[in-house]
This record gives sequence, C-alpha cells and structure tokens, in this order.
Amino acid sequence: MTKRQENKEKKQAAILAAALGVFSEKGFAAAKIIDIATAAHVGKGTIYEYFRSKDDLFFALCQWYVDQTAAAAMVSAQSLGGRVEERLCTLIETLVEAMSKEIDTFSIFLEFWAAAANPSMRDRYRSALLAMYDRLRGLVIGLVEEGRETGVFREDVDPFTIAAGVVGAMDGVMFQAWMDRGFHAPQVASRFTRTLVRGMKA
Amino acid sequence: MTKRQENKEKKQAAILAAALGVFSEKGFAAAKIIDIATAAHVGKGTIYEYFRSKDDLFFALCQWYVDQTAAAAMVSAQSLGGRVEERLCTLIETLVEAMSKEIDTFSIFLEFWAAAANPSMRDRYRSALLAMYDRLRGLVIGLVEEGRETGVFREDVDPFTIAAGVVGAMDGVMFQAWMDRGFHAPQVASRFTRTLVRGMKA
DNA sequence: TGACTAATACCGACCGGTCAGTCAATATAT
DNA sequence: ATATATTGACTGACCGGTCGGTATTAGTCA
Repeated sequence: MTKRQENKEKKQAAILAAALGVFSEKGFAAAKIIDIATAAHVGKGTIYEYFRSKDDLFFALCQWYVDQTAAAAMVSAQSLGGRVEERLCTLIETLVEAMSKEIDTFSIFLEFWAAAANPSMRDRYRSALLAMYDRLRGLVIGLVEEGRETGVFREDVDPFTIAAGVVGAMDGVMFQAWMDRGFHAPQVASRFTRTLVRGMKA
Repeated sequence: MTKRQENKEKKQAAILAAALGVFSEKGFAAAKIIDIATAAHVGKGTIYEYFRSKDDLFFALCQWYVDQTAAAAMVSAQSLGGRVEERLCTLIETLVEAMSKEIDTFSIFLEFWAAAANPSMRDRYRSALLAMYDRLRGLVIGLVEEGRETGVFREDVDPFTIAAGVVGAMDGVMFQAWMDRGFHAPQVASRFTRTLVRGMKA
C-alpha cells in the first residue's frame, strides 16, 4: 500500500463523512458541493476526483449508510441470548436505542426515501433500500420461524407479516420521534413489541 | 358569489390538483413551476397570483393533503360498528386499503417528510405533520381507552404506545409497499393488527 | 340594451442569482 | 523528470420570480 493509495482511501472516507454531515443538516438540494468540500478540508475539484457527480456522491453515501445500518443490525442480532421471544424484543430495543442516539442523522433517511421517489434517481435507490429492508426483515423472520418451530409462537403467525410490520413500525416510530423531541422512542418500541409478542405466543 | 370569485376558487383548486400530480411525479426539486402551470392550463405568472412562491404552493398542498387524509380517517372511524377490537382492526384495514388504492401519490408524502427535514422549511412542515399524527393517533387512542375501560383490553396496555406504533407501522408498511409492488399492504396490515390486538386482549 | 370606464385577472418574455461541473495551473509523490 | 493529485476561478445552463402589457369581467349611466 503506497502513501498515495492510503491518502486516497482516507480522503474518500473524509468526503463521505463530510457529505453525511452536510446532507443530513441541509438536505440534498440545499447542500452545495462547496460546503462538502470545505467540511472535508479539500478543494471543490477534488470531490470530482472521487465521485462523478453530486448524485453519485449522494448515492455512494446511501449505500454506505445502508450497509452500516444492516451490518450493525446483523451484529447485534448475533450477540443475542435467551429465549426466542426475549431475543426478538431485545433486537428491536437495541436497534431503536441505537437509532435514537443518532436521531440527528435520521433526516438523511428521509432524503434517501425522497430520492427513491425521484424519477431520475428512483431505480438504484429503490433497489438499495429494498435490499436493506430485505436484510432487516430477514433477521425478524428468522426469529419468528424459530419461535414457531419450537412451539413458542402460534402456528398461524406469518413471519413475513410480522417482520414487515415490525420493521415498518420502527421506521414510523423513529419518524415520530424525530419530529417530536418529547417522544420517547425506545420506550414506545419496547412496550409495543412486547404487546405484539404476547399476541404471537402459542 | 360573483363569477370572479367562483373562477378564482376553481382555478386555485385546479392549480393544487396540477401541483399534486407534478410534485408527486417529479419531486419538489425537479418540478418546475412552468410544468404545474401547463398542467393547470394557466400561464406561469398566474401561479403567483394564487401562491407567493414555489415553497408556499408546496406547503399549501401539504396542508390540503394532510387535511384530506385526517378528515377521511375521521369519517371512516365514525362509521365503524361492532365490538371495540373489531373496530380497531377495521379502522386500520380501511385506512391501509384507501392508501393502497392511491399508492402512486404516496411519493408526495415522502416529499413532505423530506421537506420537514430541510432547515428552511422545517418548522411549518413539522407542525403540520405533527398535527396530522396527533389526530391519527387520537383515533386509535380513543378505541384503546374504550377497550381498556370496558375490560376488553388489558389494564397495562398504554394507549399512546399502541397508537404511535400502529400509526408508525402503517407508514412503514405503506413505504415498503410503495417500493415493492409485489408487497400486499392490506393483507400485511390486517394480519399484523390482529396479532397485535390479540396481545392487547385481557 | 349598449357604450364606455374601472378594476381585476391573466400571461409569458425577460432578468438575475445560483451552483454543478470543468480545466489550466500548481503542488506533491514516485 | 515524470506521473499523479489538488485546486478554485470560471462558465453556462437552469429556473424562480417579476412586470409591463393584454384580456376579461363588473360597474355606471344614458
């Protein structure tokens, strides 16, 4: 690894980090390339050595963020212990807790969703987000299936339905918490999940 | 009511309808005022006779949409019959069914959320959306409280928690359905709600 | 009823600010 | 000495918003 390659990687990471800050603070449209360049302590032209366009930079950020999120969820899922119903509750509590701690950067998610709505960006954002939802639902589906097979959960609970609802509820609850700082997302998520799980029990 | 006033109101409605179409198709940033004017069969300048700016037009649309949504929810809530747990399920099923039928305009919601993330628009969008969530949660809270008081639901279910979770889950599920046309939102919502309600039963 | 005037509504060519992206010059590493 | 990396002044496309001019309706009076 030469010094040049090292610098390149560091600089790319610095630009992405700066872009995360600026985009989540100002939103895609209002964020100027020069803002990101300044925040990353590089010249404007340098941004274009690493990313073809503003759109590409934003999408790279989306992928990076999605990967981080999904990977973090996988990790916390693996370190779970206890009975399956406890593991399901803990997984959701952990994820909501983690998101709550970085509630300020939640707005970048809203921007990704909006980007998925824009015809000129739609396709790649949709598939990136779909992949993330697939992975997150997959975690829940695994636990629900396990609980069903071991007789802890009722036979008639549909793993996909529960997973889609739970993942959706996390998003929706986080959004409410993001809008209203008095909203205590971890508490809501915890109580809600426990009620749901009670309804799944055999 | 003079002819002038009638025309003004009709034209305002026409502009809003055109704006709904163009904004939901292209997104806020990519939508041009001239596109909306053309779709509404008026000149560009006319738009500015009715709305001070592009931002104002978009916000007026948000208010209109939010009012519509909340009002429609209120109406369907009032026409419910049956036991309280059935009414809760039916309410959610009805709302999700209605949203699913207009899934193409769901993207305008994403734009509103993103607008709430933008510092220059933030405040008014936040309060408009908070008001809508308050009203929607209020519907659910009312049913949960009733169920608790009549002994149908457990004492320890928190109405606000359930309402926040249910409303959030509707949004989150609708988003997944919007991204993936194979996703059958009404079915997921129905099954999910019934599982949740089972967990609420005394 | 029609003729004239005032008031209001409508229009689109134009203006000015903005900003993504370029590129020639400069700096740094090999 | 050569190759690679960095830079920021510059440009051109874009589009929100304006404004002078035109069209339509309302009001007035003979």
